[in-house]
Amino acid sequence: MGLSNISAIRKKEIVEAFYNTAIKEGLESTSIAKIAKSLDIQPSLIIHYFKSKEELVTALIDHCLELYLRIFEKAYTHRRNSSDVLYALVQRMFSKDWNDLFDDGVYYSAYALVYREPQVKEKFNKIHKTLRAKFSSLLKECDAFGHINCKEPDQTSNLIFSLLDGTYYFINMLDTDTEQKEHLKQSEELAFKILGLHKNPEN
Amino acid sequence: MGLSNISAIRKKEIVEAFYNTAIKEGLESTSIAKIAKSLDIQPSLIIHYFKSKEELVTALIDHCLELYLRIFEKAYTHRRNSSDVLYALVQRMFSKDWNDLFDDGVYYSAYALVYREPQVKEKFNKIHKTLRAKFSSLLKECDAFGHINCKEPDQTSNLIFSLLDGTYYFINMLDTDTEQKEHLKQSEELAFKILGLHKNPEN
DNA sequence: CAACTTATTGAACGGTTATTCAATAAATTT
DNA sequence: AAATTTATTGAATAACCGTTCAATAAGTTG
Repeated sequence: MGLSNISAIRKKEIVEAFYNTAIKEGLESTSIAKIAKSLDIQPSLIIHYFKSKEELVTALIDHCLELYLRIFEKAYTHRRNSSDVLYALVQRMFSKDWNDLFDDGVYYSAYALVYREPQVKEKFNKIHKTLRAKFSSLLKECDAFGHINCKEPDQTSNLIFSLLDGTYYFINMLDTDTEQKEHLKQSEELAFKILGLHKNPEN
Repeated sequence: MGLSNISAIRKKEIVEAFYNTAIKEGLESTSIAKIAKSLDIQPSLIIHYFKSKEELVTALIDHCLELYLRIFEKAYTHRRNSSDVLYALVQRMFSKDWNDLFDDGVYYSAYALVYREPQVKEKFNKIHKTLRAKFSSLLKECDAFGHINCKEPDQTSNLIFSLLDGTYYFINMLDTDTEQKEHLKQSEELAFKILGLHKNPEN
């Protein structure tokens, strides 16, 4: 394998240190020096692996979005049939611990870059379209099996995701767990209603 | 009035310069020196009005949120009856030019602070609850007049707003106007459906 | 006009930023 | 074992950061 392996490991190490520091101190105020200190290495070593800060930030965004993607993909659980998958998925997406799987602070700082950096915009675009397309496929399958009635799966997918994103956007401003859960419950109900699914767990 | 007037004007001037520079260069990379330069004054003068950068950022967030609030309040137009107000409002909220009234780049950078700074969280919380409460009142009024059937106006208000916020979150990743408008149209349709309003303009 | 308060300037401060570079240590290849 | 490539260090750079302070200009009040 050679050193290219060590190189890859170090790179990942650095990006993860960046991510963890950014969670605590904020994305924009995390400097190369701070990342280096947290790894007990010299700042110049970071520059050796990432030619510039910009490149490092790009790597962080990729890391963030991959985490984001994986969380969704893990939620597509194995079940007897597609409607059970859909049911469990929606239930999970609108659950409180779903929110805790991910640090939204860093994520939204990255998202803000969408408005200034076309490449970041492209990355976010791609990930979100991927997620929505996958969900749409599931809806299509459920419809084909007659489990739900959904003739416009792309549109429905988009609506569910918009509802989801908007709900998390809001509940993170709320103080209490109770309040957050209440809002999630209302949104989940609407989601089930849109899909024409009854909320009586059968798993 | 005295100089307190000039002081207030200068302060506003500085915050607006901050905002405009942040739109172009990003919130976090807008320094006091840059703001000063854009106003053709000395950095120390800014410190004279705002004791620290932190105080300045707080003022910017207040400015941002006030703009945000005002955009909504302007959309509550005078109409013959409350259902016309509601109809026009929803139509406006989900329109393309609604999105252009506001710079979301700076806004989302500020929003990201919600996750680290309790005071910022509190500010966002307050504004959003205010908006949702006002919309809820309108729903209640419409229901009272029998224009719509809405027995849980608070919940309905929250759902419409979540749908709205989530929709804008997503469409700002999209490249074309056509795409954006299509998504807005779908979300608007769902909003009208939730409210039990028919989409046949009568204004 | 004199006394006083505020507005504004401009220089200076120590600290941090990203980045460069030469030197050395370690690992890999020949 | 020698040669070469890569990893890592540590010092140095210039630019910028927020902030302080004394000096001066301008405006307000007595």
